[in-house]
Amino acid sequence: MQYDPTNIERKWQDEWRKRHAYRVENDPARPKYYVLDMFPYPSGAGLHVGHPLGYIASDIVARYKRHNGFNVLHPMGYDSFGLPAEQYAIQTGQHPAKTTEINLARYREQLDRIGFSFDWSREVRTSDPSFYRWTQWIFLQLFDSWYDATADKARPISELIARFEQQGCTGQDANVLTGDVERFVGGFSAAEWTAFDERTKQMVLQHFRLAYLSDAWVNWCPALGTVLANDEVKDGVSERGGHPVERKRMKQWSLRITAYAQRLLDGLDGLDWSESIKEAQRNWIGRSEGATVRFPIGEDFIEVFTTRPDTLFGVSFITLAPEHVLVPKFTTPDRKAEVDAYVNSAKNRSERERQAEVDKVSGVFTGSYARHPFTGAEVPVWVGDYVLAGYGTGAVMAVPGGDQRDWRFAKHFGLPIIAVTEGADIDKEADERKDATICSEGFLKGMKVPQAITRAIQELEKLGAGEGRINFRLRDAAFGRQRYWGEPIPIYYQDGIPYPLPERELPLKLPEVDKFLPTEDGEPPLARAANWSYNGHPLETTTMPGWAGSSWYFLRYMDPHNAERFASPEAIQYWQQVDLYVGGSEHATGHLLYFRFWTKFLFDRGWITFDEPAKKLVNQGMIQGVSQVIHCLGFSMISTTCADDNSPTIPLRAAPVVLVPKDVRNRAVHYALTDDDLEVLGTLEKTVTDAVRAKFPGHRGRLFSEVGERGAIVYSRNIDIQLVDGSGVLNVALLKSSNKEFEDVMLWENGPYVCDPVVEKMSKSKFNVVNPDDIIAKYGADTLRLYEMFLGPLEQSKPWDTNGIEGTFRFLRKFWNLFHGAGDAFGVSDDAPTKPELKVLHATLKKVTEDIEKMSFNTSVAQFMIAVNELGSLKCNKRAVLEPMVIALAPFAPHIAEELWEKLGHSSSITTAPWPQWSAEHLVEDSFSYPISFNGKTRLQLEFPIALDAKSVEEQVLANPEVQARLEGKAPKKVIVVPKRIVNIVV
RNA sequence: GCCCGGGUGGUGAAAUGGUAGACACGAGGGACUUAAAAUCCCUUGGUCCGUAAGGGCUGUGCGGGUUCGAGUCCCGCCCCGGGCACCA
Repeated sequence: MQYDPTNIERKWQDEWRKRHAYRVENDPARPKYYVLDMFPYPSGAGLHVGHPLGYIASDIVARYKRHNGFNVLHPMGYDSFGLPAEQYAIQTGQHPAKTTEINLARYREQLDRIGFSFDWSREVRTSDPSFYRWTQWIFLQLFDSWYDATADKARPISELIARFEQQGCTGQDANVLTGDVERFVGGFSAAEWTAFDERTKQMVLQHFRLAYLSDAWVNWCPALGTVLANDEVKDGVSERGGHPVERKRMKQWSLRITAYAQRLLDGLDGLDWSESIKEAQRNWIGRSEGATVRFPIGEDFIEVFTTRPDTLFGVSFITLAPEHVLVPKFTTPDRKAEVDAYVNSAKNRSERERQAEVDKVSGVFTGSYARHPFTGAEVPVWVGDYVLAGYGTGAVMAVPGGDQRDWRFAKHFGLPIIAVTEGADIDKEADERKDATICSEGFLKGMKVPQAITRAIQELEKLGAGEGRINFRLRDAAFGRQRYWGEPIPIYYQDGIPYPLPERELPLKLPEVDKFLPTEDGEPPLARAANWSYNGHPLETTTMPGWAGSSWYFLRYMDPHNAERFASPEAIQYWQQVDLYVGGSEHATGHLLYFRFWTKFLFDRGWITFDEPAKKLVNQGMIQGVSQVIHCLGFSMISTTCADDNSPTIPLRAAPVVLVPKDVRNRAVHYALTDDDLEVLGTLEKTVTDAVRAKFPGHRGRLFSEVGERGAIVYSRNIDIQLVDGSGVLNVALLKSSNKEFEDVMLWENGPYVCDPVVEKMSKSKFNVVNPDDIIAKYGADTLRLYEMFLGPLEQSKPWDTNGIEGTFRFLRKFWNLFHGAGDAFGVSDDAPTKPELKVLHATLKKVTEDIEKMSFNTSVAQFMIAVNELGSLKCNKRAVLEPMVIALAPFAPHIAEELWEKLGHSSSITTAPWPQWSAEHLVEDSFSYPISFNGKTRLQLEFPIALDAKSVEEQVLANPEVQARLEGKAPKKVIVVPKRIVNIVV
């Protein structure tokens, strides 16, 4: 009987569905294991072969853990709110819920065909009101919380109010209570607090809430019409779509993730995550230790942050960010015009312009002078855009002798440069060494940098001019999106003050709107909804960002249908953290950070019992596509200069395109066409002209080509990989019929045209997508699963190459054939297995068991291949060998395993079979062939009984005539015996 | 610039400091077949010697070091991938 994956897989997928084979219940009697995949955003393009890579890996672990007696939670769902569905809705007018529904059905169909063991009864969708009701609820908890830096945890806002009522709030408190300290400098007494009106109270509280509304500098993306979080902006353009992003000051919902900066940093140490992800998060959080220093200026002062207080005696000026609130105040009247002009031009520049002009120095003097806290010297105050408003205090003390950026600014404007360290050549550049000795005059002179830092901070604190401080690069996360397709923020406004919607009003469902666009006066789409209000009070019109739902979804899987809570305490208590989380590393500073943040927050407020979401994280690599590129020579124009004025003007595209090999393309681009090239071109030109005339009979013009020194139009284009065979040869006829641009395409030279392969991200727009459905139709899901795992280490990115898949398919067929006799009938023998057969079996069990634990799946697949080849040559069809082999293969190739398991006479599913244990006794060999090295080189191969200890091996080796012949009677200096490895004789 | 990874045949890749290249693809050769497909077998890092059986040398980005022995450990470079970045 032939191995027929199509029927076997259909049969078992139906069977699993009917039996609810992977449904899981909370079962406190059994140990749990939680394997989670990052749920997909269901895009319109469907799955390509790269998507299931991580899901296959996690499915193998889930199935393996089940065989080992664990109660495994292995769910799947959809991150179904997001920008693409909304963009599509804007273009087509279709409701995003509808397109999402269609995409989702397609995803499900594709996923089902791969044979995953997901418990679909626990499916979640972030866009489902029964889910986002709890996302909104968590938002309300954030709104209802403040961060107590003393207790180092979030607490209910009512406790803060109680505290204000009792003791008010002092300037000291401003540092204790993690709030928006910069904007909340003043304190108040208990009596003052009580006397505040409702509005003032609420305004004060905004400075402490973990979800708060404030005027903030945000990343505004005009093309997308929304605000973006920092991790959604890369190189000054939006991560999605690549649209320019500007800085804009807006009233904006934010989450106070900065309160958790230190804990997010510390928590990394205990996690079994890859070093690169942890490092990315550490960079993103960006902790730096230093000090704040206050420079008095009149009655006021300028506060700066520095990591190098040891260089204080080298300060020669102060620079404020253009957006700094004190700039207008410190600008002297005579400088006002110039400063205003500078500040305005700085504001109007986009982020990208600003980043592009990093090496341009610009700035302006305010006219004011501050006083140095140690020396009392006058320090000029400048404005410069190399200082960022959002970091530290938005002001720096400039030490040109110790900081290259200050140095360049000083050089440019001719400001004094003071040497701060010994051995520095300050005429050339600043000395940024952190092991130098301080040489500037003052009490720090002669000290090493670290020592001087400590001393300087002590001195600052003594004078009350500053204090030690830790700063983080991490910013609060912009949480509102001026978009339709997201969770509505459950807030209403009374007298312009935000109030939480009562819990009983949740979910606050997305309203129907006529269009998914902003209103005419620039309000978000929700403002279009009729009656978007609560008890007559207007509701918030922005929605939550894409990462809201994914920040807590792992908890919902534990108890997905609970209508009373996001998950019951029992379910949370049982399932706890995710044991294994699998997903892409591109979420390092986005999702994975918010995921940890929300978990810590829910822990603080007592809703869950752990403060990290996932113990172990594995990042699968990206499977890249191999694009096929053709190189085209386009003719620049058709001359219409001919006698007949009525001749048609033929557009550029009417001239046929000529496909050229890559080297000709390069020659043409670099203007080095040979005489031969030009000759070919001349002939082509004539042919092309004829072709154009044939097409436009009335036309008598001539093709006008410009090539070589005069500039050819040469370009490359990705073409659909379907048009190319396995060795890269283009099917020209198919190309002609598939694309109008190439309907008249001609070749530079006769013979097959070989495309130029380029490895890049797999994407629909690059025509390099490989659909898993096609692979499954040809080879079956089991082959796909095995092949994806065999391709290489899970964490590595690699290009997809369908050519290699034959090998894994052959393996499965050979495996199948072991169970089927010569007449193709199923038949296994009940005879006792032989020693070599048992050795193959146990070696495989050992390797596969160890490899799954290490998530090294490519090597376990290789082991299976070795085993099946060896068992094949041993003609082994023994039940005692094949049955454990089937179980071991089941996590990788569940369909064929299930089928063979049934044929072996089992009535229950293979998932219930206990994992076969290997035992060392079967791996012991009778003898071992030792390589004998002399001085680590020349080798002899000798056979010795394996049971011998090192000493006896040594004796036998030396007694061996061949060895003695090599030694020529001399005694060896040393003999090294590594049992089962090698014998090395040092002569 | 700073911080993480990584560099092994034609390709994807294996290798607790112990016979480098397992396994697979591709390629070459052979068997079966009228033929093709499918299947099976052999060879396959480079190089040299030998009619052959077989053997020698060399080889894991480059240069050093530790060691009886280094792809693996240490030092110094080069290159590739990723993260952060006028972050004070």
